[in-house]
Amino acid sequence: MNGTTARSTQLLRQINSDALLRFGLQEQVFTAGEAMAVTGLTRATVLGVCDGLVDAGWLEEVDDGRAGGHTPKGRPARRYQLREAAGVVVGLDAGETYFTVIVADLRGRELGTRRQGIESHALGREGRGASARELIRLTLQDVGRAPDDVLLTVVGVPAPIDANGMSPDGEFWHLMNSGFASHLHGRVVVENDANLAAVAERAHEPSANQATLLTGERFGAGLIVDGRLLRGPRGGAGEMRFLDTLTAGKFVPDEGGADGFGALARKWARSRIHSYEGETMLRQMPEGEINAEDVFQAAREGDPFAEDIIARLGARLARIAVVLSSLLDIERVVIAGGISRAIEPVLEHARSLLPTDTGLPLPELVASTFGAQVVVKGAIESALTQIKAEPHAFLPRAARS
Amino acid sequence: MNGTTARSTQLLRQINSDALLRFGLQEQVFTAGEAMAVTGLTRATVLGVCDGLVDAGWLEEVDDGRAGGHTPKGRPARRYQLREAAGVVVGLDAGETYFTVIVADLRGRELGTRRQGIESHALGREGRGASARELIRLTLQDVGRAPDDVLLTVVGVPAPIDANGMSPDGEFWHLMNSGFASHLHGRVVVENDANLAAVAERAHEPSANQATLLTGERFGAGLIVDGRLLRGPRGGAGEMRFLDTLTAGKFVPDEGGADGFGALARKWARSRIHSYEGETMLRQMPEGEINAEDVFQAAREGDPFAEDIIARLGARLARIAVVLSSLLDIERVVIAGGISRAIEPVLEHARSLLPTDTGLPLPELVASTFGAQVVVKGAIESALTQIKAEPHAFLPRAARS
DNA sequence: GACCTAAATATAAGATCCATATAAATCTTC
DNA sequence: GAAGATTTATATGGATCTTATATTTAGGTC
Repeated sequence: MNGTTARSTQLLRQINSDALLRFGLQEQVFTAGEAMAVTGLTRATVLGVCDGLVDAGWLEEVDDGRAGGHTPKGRPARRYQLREAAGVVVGLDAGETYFTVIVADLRGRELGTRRQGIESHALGREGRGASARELIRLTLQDVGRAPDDVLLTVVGVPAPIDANGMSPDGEFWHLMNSGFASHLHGRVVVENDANLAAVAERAHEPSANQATLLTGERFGAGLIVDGRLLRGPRGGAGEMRFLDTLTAGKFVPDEGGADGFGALARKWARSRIHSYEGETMLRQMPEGEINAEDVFQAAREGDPFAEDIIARLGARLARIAVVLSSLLDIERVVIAGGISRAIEPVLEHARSLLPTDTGLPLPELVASTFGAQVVVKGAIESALTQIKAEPHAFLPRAARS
Repeated sequence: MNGTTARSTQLLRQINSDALLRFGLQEQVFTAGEAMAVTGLTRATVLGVCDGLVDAGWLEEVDDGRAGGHTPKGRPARRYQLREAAGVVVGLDAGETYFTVIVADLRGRELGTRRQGIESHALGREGRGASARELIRLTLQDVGRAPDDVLLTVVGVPAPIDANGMSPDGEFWHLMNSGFASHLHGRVVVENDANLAAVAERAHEPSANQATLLTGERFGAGLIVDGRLLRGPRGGAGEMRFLDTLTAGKFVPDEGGADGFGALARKWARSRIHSYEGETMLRQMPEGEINAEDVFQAAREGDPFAEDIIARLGARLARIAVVLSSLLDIERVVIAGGISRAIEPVLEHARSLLPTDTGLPLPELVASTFGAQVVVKGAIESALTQIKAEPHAFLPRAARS
């Protein structure tokens, strides 16, 4: 009755049903004939399977007269489409200081979104979980959906996540990975935020080998090699601690592997502005109030102190790109996160530092176009991918009770 | 008739047949009852599928009276086993200076092996291809098999290999990847040698996240993350060029990313022995004749000059291990290749250099136990894995013509 | 030799898909 | 507006494969 364990005689039907539903998930509307071409099945079989999917609540027949009538002659084809009411997916970016929710339909169209500041350290795990539940509840309400409509919720957190959704020991990680599965309604998958950013970038530009660096306040990388997201037994794939270990010998205090470019720009600016001997407009503001945006802005205006920081970030990025390109044959490095809108000068400098004498193609360095929404977008994309991977594992909101 | 394109009605039979054959490939002999437990199918179905596999030439019924009679009561079960004559697999390590062949049966048991020195640069591509064919022919002859018995030949070469078996441009790589598919009989798969070494190590110690460094004369790494071998669009995953780029600033001439530990030990010894001021037994031999073995031997005997080289190798290995552990969450680093038998002192020194303050588990550093045979063993393992992945894509030597 | 047991076989039934034939719905043409 | 053309939907029979049940078979035990 539950469909998860199929008897062997019904296996074939399930395979065909999944294939057809997968087709339906990416098409607006489709006819049996189109499905026949894709699946290689007979018309009778396709229609039978579609019947089943309509009964299950996944599909609905669209009888729009001749609205999409692109068949000039012959009996009009029956046309099917994904049932709008079958369900929605929820993406949640559960960052340290902000939560962002998107509710999307099964084709990935955004239905509603909300964003809220979060005092994680004041709220604690419980508070983060409760806030997430409430924010999702409100967003669902905005778009007139019930919690039961949600087929899958994907949550992005700034912590390593293993295959079971768990993080390694560590106070910060324990706080970030707040046990959302028990707080939220229905099926929940927790994933590392940088990994979700990588999923978003892959959906946007389908390269099978690319790295996405999520680098605002914290730093994380989502690695996609041979079309697959790398994880590691403890979810540690994409950590960048090695950067500092390798520059060992000369001890560089401020370079934290966990710091994103935004944090580094701020820290470097604040700690070096005293020892800097030239002119800089940043000296006009109190040292404790210099932020990354100020540094980027000053650099745009030609301030040499700020430009030096940009150059140092570029050098850091170049080192990362060389390692990824060499070790993993990565073709494309995407800088994502809120900072991505201002990152172009850093990219330019990094490109100039890439070694050209290896004879091998250089990795492409680009800025994400998703801005601060990468992680949520990736969460939605990830949810849809999981549903497409095994549709029968998800039950649509019933059509007939 | 060819079985590659199955009609939908026969798909189920094929799925079950493959599952059963996969079971047969890993068991010595099995009864229908055991297969029922594994596949979940009915006895009638299992016996029907087995009939088909016997007809196809994959299995044979073993009627050994009660040789393995561990069923005291009831009618004795029919027992099946893989048909010895169904076929063999061939593994070829096509290195720069040596070829090694193993012919193995479908359970991975070595039937015969041969090894031969190869003057690659004198022979050229054609010569390498012809030598490979001849060496395989002889080994098959040794064990009384015909070329048609070979279901799959896997060739390991010291060059990056992409998903289509091609290498990037480069004279050396073009020479090494000698177009074996056209020279050898039957189905041929070409793979990077370090990747095959990694496959061998995974079969030996099944960790889903380990790196295998093939490091005698040349250097290459086979990376297994989340249980999968990484490749990259140009087969470049596992290249280690980055090591030198990262130590940039101070220019170190002798550290070539392409050099293995053996080559480095030799080069360092020869180039530094003049400037070394202390005593060293290596000075007793002509500078041009010092080899890696001499350095390792001297270090074992406490020679400080040799010990310093060991320490430098250890430091290099430690850096590699840190990067792999941090960036890919690698749990285990295996040093493989002919040099692995002597590498333990290097491992010891490298372990002492691993940072202990990260709070994360350190990667395990171990020496391979396969010695110079890693690559061939991996080739055999890879061939068996591919056959298990889709048995129906391979046709056994016919039982009845 | 009778009895017990577990496996093999035989038979009928259920599920699925395909091939073919037939009916239906729409457009075109006269 | 009716006939023809065209494409799709539906109905029917057949083939394949799996399952369930009943029956037979091959060994051992007493």
